[in-house]
Amino acid sequence: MIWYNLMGWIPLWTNVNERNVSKEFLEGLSEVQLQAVVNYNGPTLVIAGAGSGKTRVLTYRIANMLADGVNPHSVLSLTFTNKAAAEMKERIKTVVGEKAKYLWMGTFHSIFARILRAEADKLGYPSTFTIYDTADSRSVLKSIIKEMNLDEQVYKVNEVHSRISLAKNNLVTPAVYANTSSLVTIDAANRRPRIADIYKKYMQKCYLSGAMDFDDLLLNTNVLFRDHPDVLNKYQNIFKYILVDEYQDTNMAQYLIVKKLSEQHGNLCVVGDDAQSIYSFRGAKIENILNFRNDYPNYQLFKLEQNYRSTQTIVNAANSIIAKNSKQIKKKSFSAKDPGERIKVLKAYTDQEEGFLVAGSISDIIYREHREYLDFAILYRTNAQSRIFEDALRKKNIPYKIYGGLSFYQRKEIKDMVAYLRLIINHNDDEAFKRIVNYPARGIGDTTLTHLEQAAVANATNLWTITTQAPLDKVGLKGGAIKKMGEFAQLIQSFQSAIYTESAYDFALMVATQAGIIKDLKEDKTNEGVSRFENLEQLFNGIKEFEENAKESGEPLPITIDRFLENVALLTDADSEKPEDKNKVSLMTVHSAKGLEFKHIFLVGLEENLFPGQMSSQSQDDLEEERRLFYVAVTRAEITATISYAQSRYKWGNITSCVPSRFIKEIDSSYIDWNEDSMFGGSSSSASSGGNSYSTQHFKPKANTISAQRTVAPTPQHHPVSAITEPADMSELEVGMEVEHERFGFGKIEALEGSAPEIKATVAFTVAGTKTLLLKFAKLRIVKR
DNA sequence: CGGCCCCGCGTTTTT
DNA sequence: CGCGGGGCCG
Repeated sequence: MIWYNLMGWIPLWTNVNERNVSKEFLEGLSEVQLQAVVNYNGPTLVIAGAGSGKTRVLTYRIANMLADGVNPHSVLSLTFTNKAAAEMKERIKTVVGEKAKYLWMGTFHSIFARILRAEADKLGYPSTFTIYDTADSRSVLKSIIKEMNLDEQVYKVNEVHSRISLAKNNLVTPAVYANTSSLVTIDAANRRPRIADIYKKYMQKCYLSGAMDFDDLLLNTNVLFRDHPDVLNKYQNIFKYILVDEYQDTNMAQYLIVKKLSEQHGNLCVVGDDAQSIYSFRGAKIENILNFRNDYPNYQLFKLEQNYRSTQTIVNAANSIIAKNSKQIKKKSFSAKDPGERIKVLKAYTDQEEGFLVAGSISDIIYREHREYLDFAILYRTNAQSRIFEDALRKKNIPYKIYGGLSFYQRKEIKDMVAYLRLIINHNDDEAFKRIVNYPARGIGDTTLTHLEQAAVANATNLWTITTQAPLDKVGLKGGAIKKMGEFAQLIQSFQSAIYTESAYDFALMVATQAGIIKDLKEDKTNEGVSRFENLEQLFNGIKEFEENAKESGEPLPITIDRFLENVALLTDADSEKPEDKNKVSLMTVHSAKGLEFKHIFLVGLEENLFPGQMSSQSQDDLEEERRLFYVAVTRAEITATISYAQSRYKWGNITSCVPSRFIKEIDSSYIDWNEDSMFGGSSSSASSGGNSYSTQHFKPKANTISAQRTVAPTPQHHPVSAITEPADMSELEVGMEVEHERFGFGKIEALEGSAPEIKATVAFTVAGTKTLLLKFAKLRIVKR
């Protein structure tokens, strides 16, 4: 290992390549950041703790190279999201100017899709191959499982897909799969011995459709480099410098691509944080970063340990969490900021109250600290949790936005339109074919399609070839169906001559019009239909925008539709944030929060079987990943982090009781503030650490949130703790009894259901309204039998 | 062939 | 509880 040269002083003007280039941008970097920026030759590992200025180092490292005269065409920079790539490129541009646009900068998938298109003939693919998204892949698998007459309950599409994806990410071919005992054993144990066969058929079907799925983009790049040394050599020579962001999230296929490409020049720089590896469920190998030292023994190591984002308390608390993990690279993350506030823990009685507390807490901080909505994020483990917080925020008139959920490109109307374009560019694309053959409705039904599919399988070809080349009467179609299929094929073919002569926008508009898509959407006057039409308009705006961007970079005209289509499957709508969404509270999963930061973080649903998730408490490795996820969540916070949990919540329509997450106890208690009920005025001094007394003061009903339509509200009952009658024996309770709840006040039991210990009581409270309570928590005092 | 209803299922997901 | 897919019926 090479120790970097501690010059202590770096001239701001250097004479590399006899060019005087301003390097003022290097000012303001810390010593270790600076060293990681200027030493850009040789294998380099940058361990970048949360908030340590990782992106800054990466962008300045590249900017510095370019300032030294390195050709941008020879720099390959790989990220995991389009957004990260675009942002980085933009930042480099502000430092070194226009030449930044010649950098090879993008996601693994988009960069290698580009290379695969250029080299497609060597793998027997058309350069216009379709990229199948997850939905396409699943649809193909579904038809294969049906075709093989396998039990769809046993061969669940999702699970089969993830097995195949796992195999591809590890470069395991169908033949190898069948001979790999570790894989076969697991499948046998799950009574799914035929996954290897499905896998094989799946690959064939994709190939016959001229399609690659997401995993194929990486797998086939490996195949290309393995089987065509000349091609590998070509790209090895092109890429003199290779940089990889979020290296801890690379899988085997990505790891090997990077390793091979960097063999020639050896200038590989990987940046990452093993503590933030949270995608192993998608095949990411934390070992890639842990073992970098073994792959490149003469590597330089830079550890960015200072956290510039968060308070000391947050950083120290996060460290105390991650210390429980065994697999990690040693580093000590620290903050030089103020100690800051301790991490608050909010204990809620129900999931609804959790939402209520968090929303209340947000408006409280906004008022007290003069913050804006955009300073807040609510982070949860699963998307299903978002609803509660949406409701609570809406009631308080707090604007919010939700990340995740259905992406723009996954909407039906968008997929339909894109499928037309796909089929026109690549006739063999069976998934596109099936999607639109009867959209808009033209009387082609299941029967017809089944005949065609059977013929396609029997002849080892695709639907288009059968439709246009087979005698359709021999395939089993009747006169009417034959005619309709002929018309459909002709429609698709009629666009052929215009593909490369029309601009993308004009072409797409022509297709949408002539195929009857516009008419179909316009006829639907329902709100839903109108919104679908607007979405289609938005797609067209996107196409126009794409065209304008390409024009601006001086590409030859016309900018055609195939160019737009190339990457459409790789797009997510994460990059297109609407301006009106700027100042809003952000709601998202912890996974999607990675890389982001907020002044105030609310980390919710900290309960066993939710966070950590129930599937994760099985194995040590899974638990460690959940812990890293928790670490990622806490380190998003700049100023305060608040944790919340509920003692009962609705799961799939049923109330279930919840146990606080083990992760709360794992935080060093000196960084925790258990005084969970101080926020609405904070007169209370109760609730000692870990105690199970319920907080009451913060639940003062507000006129606009609780419908207090009854008569005079009784003054809230503040019993001294000792005066509370022992919780009534559940068996004593009966419908009609009047009871008192320490928080909700007086009420009458309207119904009892369920069996011990999960008995639920529906109680009509005088003030708080009707609530369904789990008796084991409710501590009801009987007032009148 | 298309629409409607009912049943089953329901971590995380940058690509 | 809320959605999506499959199956059945018109």
